[in-house]
Parts: sequence; structure tokens; C-alpha cells
Amino acid sequence: MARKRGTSAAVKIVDVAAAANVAPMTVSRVLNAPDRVSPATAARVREAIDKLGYVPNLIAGGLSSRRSRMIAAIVPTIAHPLFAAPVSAFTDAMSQAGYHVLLGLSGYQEDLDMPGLIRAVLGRRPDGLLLVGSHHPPAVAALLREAAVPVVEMFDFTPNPIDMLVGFDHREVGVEVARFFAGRGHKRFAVARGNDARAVERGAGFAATVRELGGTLVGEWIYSAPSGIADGRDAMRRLAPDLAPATAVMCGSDMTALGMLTEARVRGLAVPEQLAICGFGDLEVCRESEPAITSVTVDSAEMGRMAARNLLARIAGESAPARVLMPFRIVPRATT
Amino acid sequence: MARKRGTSAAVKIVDVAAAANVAPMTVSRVLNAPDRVSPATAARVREAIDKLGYVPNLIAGGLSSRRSRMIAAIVPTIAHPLFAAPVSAFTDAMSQAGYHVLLGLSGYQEDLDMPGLIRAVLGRRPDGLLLVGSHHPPAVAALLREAAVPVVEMFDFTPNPIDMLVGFDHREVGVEVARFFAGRGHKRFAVARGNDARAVERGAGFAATVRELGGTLVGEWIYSAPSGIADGRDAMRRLAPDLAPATAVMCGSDMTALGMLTEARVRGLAVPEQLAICGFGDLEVCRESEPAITSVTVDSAEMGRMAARNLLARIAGESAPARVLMPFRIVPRATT
DNA sequence: TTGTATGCGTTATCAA
DNA sequence: TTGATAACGCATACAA
Repeated sequence: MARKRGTSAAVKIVDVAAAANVAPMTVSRVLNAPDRVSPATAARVREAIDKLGYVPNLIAGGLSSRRSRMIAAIVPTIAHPLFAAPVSAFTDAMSQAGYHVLLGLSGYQEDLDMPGLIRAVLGRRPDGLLLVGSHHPPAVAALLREAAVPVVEMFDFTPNPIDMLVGFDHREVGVEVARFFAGRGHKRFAVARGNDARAVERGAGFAATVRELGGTLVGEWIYSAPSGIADGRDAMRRLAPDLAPATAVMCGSDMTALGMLTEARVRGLAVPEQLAICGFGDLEVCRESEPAITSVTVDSAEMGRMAARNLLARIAGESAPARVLMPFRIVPRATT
Repeated sequence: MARKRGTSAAVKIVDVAAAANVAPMTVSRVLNAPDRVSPATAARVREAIDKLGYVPNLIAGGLSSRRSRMIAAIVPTIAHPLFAAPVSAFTDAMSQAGYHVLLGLSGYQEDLDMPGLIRAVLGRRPDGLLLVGSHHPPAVAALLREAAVPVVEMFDFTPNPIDMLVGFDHREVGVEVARFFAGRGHKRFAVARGNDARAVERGAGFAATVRELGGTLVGEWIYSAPSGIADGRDAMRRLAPDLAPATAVMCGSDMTALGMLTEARVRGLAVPEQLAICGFGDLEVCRESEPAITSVTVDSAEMGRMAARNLLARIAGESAPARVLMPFRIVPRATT
């Protein structure tokens, strides 16, 4: 014996096996495949487990079975409610299925070493990955494809997912918001949005549709993601000179929308008469503000659960759709 | 050979060792203790690592070294910004130290099987635990003490932590808010808060101090945590009959405060003349609302980093303070 | 500075 | 239905 490690007082599978007068393998089966053990021995084993307070070592189990029962979730931030909701739903669904979620925060900085983050996480040999967003450096997709691990991307809807995708079409959101405004007679439009890829797409769809419908884009204000209320107030201050006569603004998020609404009130601008506002995300802040803010809603909890379902199916070797397009809907409220 | 497992195509430490003409142990050292390897061989090994795309299996490493380099974070919810900020900061700090964070969502339901959640997480053999909040079922503390794993509790300040504690004194917050209001001449007070343990403490401190100072608690509205804007609007509707003459309200969170402010505006109540409002958390929503809302601020990002620092110190075998009391401060704004 | 032997705690596989 | 055995891929302890 060439080692002198600290004798772990922790109870192991052999201890349980000894206490129950069975082989370790039988204990393992009681835990992982109960139907392959006779009820009598299973009961005896469970008794021993309880008596000894045995907590199976999933690290050892993972090494042996080559299944870690962990999922890595790579998220730009959990501090924005837009992401917190689907990530929570995803985590809950995974927990119920017996998986644990490793949280990786990628931030919004371009200089973050995303491939490094992915590599670090792959060292844990996760059974699957959740990526929030679909705009990664090319090295990331290569890394993941090579690792041959199931991946779901969530939030975006792009043509060539790394593996699977659950999201919605941000460009189409912009298109629909423009149509919604136009349908209410608006001719003048503006945008206040973040510089993240999704907001860029929504902005592009909006601008293109505005042109198509013969409207005018009178102003555009771009801030750094993630969006806050201050960004909306700021946008209002910058865009104010261009907002008369009546203009309809698409905001990058509900936070931005609330900020614009707040600043509009301060400036005595009539909403929606002089300024119509549409947010994005349908957060509580929109529903409960006064006036209530029109917003684009998407069932983000369902999106998280769907991502979990598809990932679990793929892990189980079942088929799962490569791309799931989630619906969205504009909820008209008092700001339009 | 009694097995026929799938021949893993994955590159392992022996493959790198062969490619670099060294022993596997040398490769391990290049990765975990570079100063114990000569620069020449280290360079050769790194080259092999890059060429083969070797990603060390941390599960195997963890089993061998008995250090998982994982931390489990048990949080009621990440969907509330009050928790999202410190948990983000904690996760960032841990990532920088080479640790991964396992996310466990405990929710607010009493019926959640918290001991079960803890046991499941302990199966991963985390090197440490972060618990948000200090009000656990007794079984949880027993479980964790027995596991002999470093634990930090965050957010509360209680006399007998399981292990370590970084938080602030919620009762004292209530006391200070009452004094703050009284110092501005208020005699009539009300509370709108959640039913979670921390809000209960703040409410108790507030009520006791109000009595002590000869004021009157004219109303109290309690909702289910976590708090939202709707809870604040609701509170305003319920408390309205009791709010004349001028009353000062302590809210359970900034969301509640924003809701009350919104509903007060709808009802034409003058703020702060007829109704003074103080929130809790100092979220952006307070700073950027109009009027800006007075709130209690605590550096929650620093709290998360501090929790990470202390946990890392303890893991490294260094000493770390058992209890760290974080300061808080009332930020007077336009609602008081 | 580098290498060798061994075990970390579990599960897949085959045999009984 | 149960058991014996050999990996799983790496790092510790010790030797050279």
C-alpha cells in the first residue's frame, strides 16, 4: 500500500453491503435499478442505507458509468429577469429528472474567453449543455461538436444550430411590432435597444418593415446590454428632439420601456398620444406600471422546460426536434 | 477482462503522455503544479495537449484527489434581483478560483424536501456549500455538520451559523427605518412585507421601534414571498383606508415599494406628504423611478464575493471568520 | 525533476 | 436474483 490518505470516515457502498449482508453491486442496484432486486433484499439494503446515512458518491458513480448526470448551463447573466425565468424553469425540470445544473456565467463582454469557459465545463463531462443565445465564436461550435455532447441553444432561432435549438425569431418580433404600430396609424418610428445580437435582429426586422410600409425611422438609440431602466431614460433624453410629432418606439426590453415611460412623464409627453411605446419580455414591470406598457410576450418558462425536455430525450437516446420555434405575441396595453 | 465498454475515443492523460514522451504524472503536474516541472518538458507537454485537444477529466481527478472543485449554491430563487446579484458575484468569484457552481433552487414552499435536496447535492461531494438564508429545517444543519463540508450562509445574520455566515441584521434594518421615519417627524406607520423569515425580522424590528418611540402602527399587510410589484399595488389598496392622515410605510422590497408608489399616484395620494415610502434592496427600479424611492442599500455583490472568499479560505485550510456582519444604509430619496 | 505503483468509490459485464 | 471482477481516468505517496 503506497498511500496514506486520510481514512475517510464517510460510509461507502461496501459498508452498506456489509451491513445488509449483500454484495456492493446489489446495493448499487437497489439505488439505480430497484426492479432488478427482490423486494426482501431491497428492504434490507434500504434499512442499512438509512441506518448508516449512506450518501452515494456520484463522482465515483459518474466515473464508472461515464454519465455525470450533470448539465452545464451557460448564460450571459442571471441578473436580468428575461434570462432568470427560463433558466429557473430549466433547472427545476432538470432537478426533477435527477440532474444537477452547473452554472456558467458568460457575461456580455466580447473579450470573455468563451472557448475557455466551455473547455473548463467540458472537463466535468456534463451529459448535456444549455447555451442561452446562439451567437458564439466559431471555436465554440467546433469544440462542442467535437465533444459530441448533446447541446440545446435557447432564446434564438437560427438556421444551423450546433445541435438542438429552442427559441423564437427575433427578426420577426421586430417585423410584427412595426406592423402593429403601423396598423394603429403610426408613420414615424424610433428604436431604443441594446447592442446584443438578439436586439440587433429585432431592430433590423423593425427597420426593414418600417421602410416597407412607407414609414420613417426618425431615431435610433443603442446602449450596451444588458438593458436597464436608466438606459430607457437616457434613450428618451437623446431621442426627445426627434419624437415630435407623434412617434412609436420599439424598446429593446421592458426595462428600457419603463425608463422611457418614466422620462416621458417627467417631460410631460402624452403617452400614447405623442409617444407610443412597446417593450419586450412582458415582465411584471410592464403589466403593473401605470399606464401599463404594451409588450412582446413569450412563454420563457415553457421555453426553459422545452429545452430541458429535448435535452433529456436526446440524452436518453430518443429523438428530439433539432429546432423548436416558440411563439410570441404582442400584448396591447395602455402605451399604444 | 470482464468488460467490453465502449472504447472511448476521448483523449486521456496517457495519450498526452505518450505523445510528449513523459509519464502521465508529468502531464498531471504540468496542469496542476507547473512549477514542479522543467520549462522544457512543460512546453513539450503543452504542445501535445494542444495538438490532441486534451480536456482533463475532472470527474476522475476529483475521485482521485477527493476534491471536486465544485461548490453547491442553494438559493430560494434566482428570479428575484435581490438574490440574483449576490449569487452572480459569488459564481464569478468561484469561477475565477477554478471552481464550478452547482445551482440548487429551493423555492419558497415549506413543503420542499430541503434535506433531500441537500443530500442529493452532497452526493456530488462539493468542496463547499453556499446557502442563501439561514432559516433551515433542523435536519439540514445536522446533515451538513455531519458531512463536515465548509458552508457559508449568506444574507442573514444569526447567532449560531452552521459553519460560516456573511449577512446583515434584518431586525436592525427595521429598527433603523423606523428611526429614520421618526426622525423626519412621522407618528403613524405601516408595513407591507412578505412572509419570509427575513421580512418578518425586519417587520418585528420596525414594529418594536415604532412602539418604543411612541408612534402607532396603523396597518400591516403581508403577502407571500417573493415580492412583486403587484404585491405593492395590492398592499396600497388594502392599506389605503388606514393611511390618512400622513403615514410612513416600510416595504418588504423595492418591488413592493414601486407598486405602492404606482398605486398611490393612481389614487392621487401625495408622496411623500401624505404617504412616505421606504423600500428595501436599493434596486435600479428605486433609483430610476419618478419620484425616486428611498431604500435600504446593502452591497450584495460584495456580500457574494465575501462569501466566496471565506469559503475559499476555509477550503484552503486557512482561517476564515465565522460571522461577517455586512453594513447597510438608508438612501433617502424623494419618497420620504 | 521525473517516474512507478496504487487506490479513489462506484458500475458494466459476465458468471452463477 | 445475486455476486465477483475489472475497469472508469486521474492524483497521491514514495522512490529514483
